[in-house]
Amino acid sequence: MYEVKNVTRVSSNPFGEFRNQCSTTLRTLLQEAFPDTTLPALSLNIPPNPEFGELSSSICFELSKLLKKSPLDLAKQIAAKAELERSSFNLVSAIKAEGQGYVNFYVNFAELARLTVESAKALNTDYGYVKTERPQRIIVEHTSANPIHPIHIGTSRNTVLGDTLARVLEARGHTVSRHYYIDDVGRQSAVIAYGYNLLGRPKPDGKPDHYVGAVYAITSCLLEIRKLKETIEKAGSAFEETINLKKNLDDWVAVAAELEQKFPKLFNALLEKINEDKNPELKVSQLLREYEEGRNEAKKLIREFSQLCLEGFKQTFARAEVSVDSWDRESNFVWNSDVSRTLETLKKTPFVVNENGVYEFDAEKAAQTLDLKKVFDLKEDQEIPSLTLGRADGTTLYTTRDIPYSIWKLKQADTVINVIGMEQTLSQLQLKIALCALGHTEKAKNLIHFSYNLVSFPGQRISGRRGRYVTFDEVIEESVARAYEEVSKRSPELPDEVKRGIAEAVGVGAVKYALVETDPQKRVVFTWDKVLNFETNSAPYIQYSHARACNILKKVDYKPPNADMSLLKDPLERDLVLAVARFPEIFVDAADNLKPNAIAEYSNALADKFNAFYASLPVIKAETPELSSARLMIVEAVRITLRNALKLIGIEAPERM
RNA sequence: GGGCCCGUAGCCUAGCCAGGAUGGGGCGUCGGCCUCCUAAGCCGAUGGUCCUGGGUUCAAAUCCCAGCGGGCCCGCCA
Repeated sequence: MYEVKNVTRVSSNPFGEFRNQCSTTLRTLLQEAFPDTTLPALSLNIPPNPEFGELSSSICFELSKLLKKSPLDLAKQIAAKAELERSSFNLVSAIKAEGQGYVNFYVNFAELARLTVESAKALNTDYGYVKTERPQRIIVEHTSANPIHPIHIGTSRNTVLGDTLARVLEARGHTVSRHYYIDDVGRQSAVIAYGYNLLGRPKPDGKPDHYVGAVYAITSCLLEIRKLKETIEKAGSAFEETINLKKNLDDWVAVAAELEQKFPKLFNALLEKINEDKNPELKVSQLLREYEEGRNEAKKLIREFSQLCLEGFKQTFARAEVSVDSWDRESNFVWNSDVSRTLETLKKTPFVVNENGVYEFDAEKAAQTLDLKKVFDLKEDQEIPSLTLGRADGTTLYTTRDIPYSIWKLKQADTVINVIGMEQTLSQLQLKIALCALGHTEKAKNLIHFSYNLVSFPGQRISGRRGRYVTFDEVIEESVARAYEEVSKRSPELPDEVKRGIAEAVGVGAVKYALVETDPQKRVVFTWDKVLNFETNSAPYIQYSHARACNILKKVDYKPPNADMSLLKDPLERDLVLAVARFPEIFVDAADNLKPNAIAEYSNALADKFNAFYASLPVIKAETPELSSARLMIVEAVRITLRNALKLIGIEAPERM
């Protein structure tokens, strides 16, 4: 990574160089001072205040127990020897014992600044993207929304998280393949195929996935009402459970009213057709069975509409600049008998029992027998619910189909990351245990469920079945429209085409940023305010900072000067350069620990520091030409870093706004 | 009933995995800053029982235990 006693001109990780120099120095000093002591692990932290230097060690607090001396005395003992060691490291300017016993390392700022700006300049589009020493083949499966309604704002969190993860891992040097699992086999597909067929398989008006979503919600709602009415009739009025059923029915009737208002023509057409049908439920199960069997009629029908929906998804992805390398059809795994073979093999294990004609996978027994609770970090006394493997009519179930699909993915990759909502935590666990039961324990360890929390609305829950959702498309549309207004206000002189281009980048960026900025484990409550935030802590804010940097460089027709970085004295300059220098460390942490939000957090913090710098220190009209040159170097490094950071979230950095 | 996740100012949020010095931001509110590189900006003020109670530790927002509150899951749905 770096060479001791040599001055590196370019580093993929400038702050990391400093960190290495500090820890090497510290280790040497400790070994010299306490040759007989086994040293605890060293870690260097960023102190709370620049007064205490740029890195700090609290090792003396631990040593004080072993050596029976006060931490401060130990720290002083170390610092006293420091002067000798330090001279061989160009980035360390001072080592001091401070506070109650901290050893603080002060950076040679001019050297670090020079290394940082030159590295950013030299590595340019690659600055910050520190390559891993152990590159892997990684599959990131994300979105995988059922092709039955448009991608709504809830699912879009999955899309943005998955896409960011893929970008980050790729930048880290892994070979990443983005997969989309098309769940076209389930009951939901049969429901909509049924409705679509009743309508005479029309060409959709408008965006195809939006049309499919309407047909699905209406069909599903009408079937639900029909089923509930029949159940209530059969149960008679005497039973208490009819109270719940009636409540449920009322709920669906309300949904029907909503849907009728939104799609009057479609609603009434479907209502009429479904009423003519003696037994819609039977038709739906028939369709489902025939599709799994691979009958031509059913195949043609279901593939036709699901393809329609996917075309809509592809349009959305194109606009959001999300790419997919492999579209995997679930039905293929049924038709090529992978699913049935897997099921047969699983049945031969001692963990599958037949209960009332259906096969159950006893995940608890498997986990105990194979000693898997430690492997998957579960409590020993935690009982894992069993998994039903198939329907009584012989058709398959989702998690069962996911087993051969997972094996297929794991064959092609060292690590498979499934971006799936946290509500599927249990089934993802059952899936992994099933893989182990099939003898794929090592593979199963490479399967990561990257879970994230739901997006909710202040009032009601998002529901595809009820047609209650705000689509990703309309959120982007609204955001872009708002950005266009804003650009027109600020830069009216620009040609309309340019304005539209900027608005697109800003509008789409704002939405993506809002979805990725929060810790995936936390719930996001959707509000237009949050998504359309164009101020501090938003993509537009970061983009704006980038545009300002570009503007300065453009004004002076920037050519990289050979600047004297020792002229930089202002704390604002220090903070800014240090932030740029730390980007590679932030990136590595985000990549290796799968923390997409860390990139968003960092981008905003860097923009903050740049804006503070921008507001109080003139660059072009700095006090001297030499200082101006040095500041220009910083501006260029910031421009590169902001652009590279945004790129990881899939957000464009326009040169003007 | 059991399991998983979350709980940090009026609201949103970082830090928690790998414990360290006065807990960072943002929104809001109040007050300032455009003859000077884009005010989508900057500066200042305001606001905190880090859910509660124990424990471990020289040191706890961070680790452990027990509660409380909210969400999700435990389906022949996905």
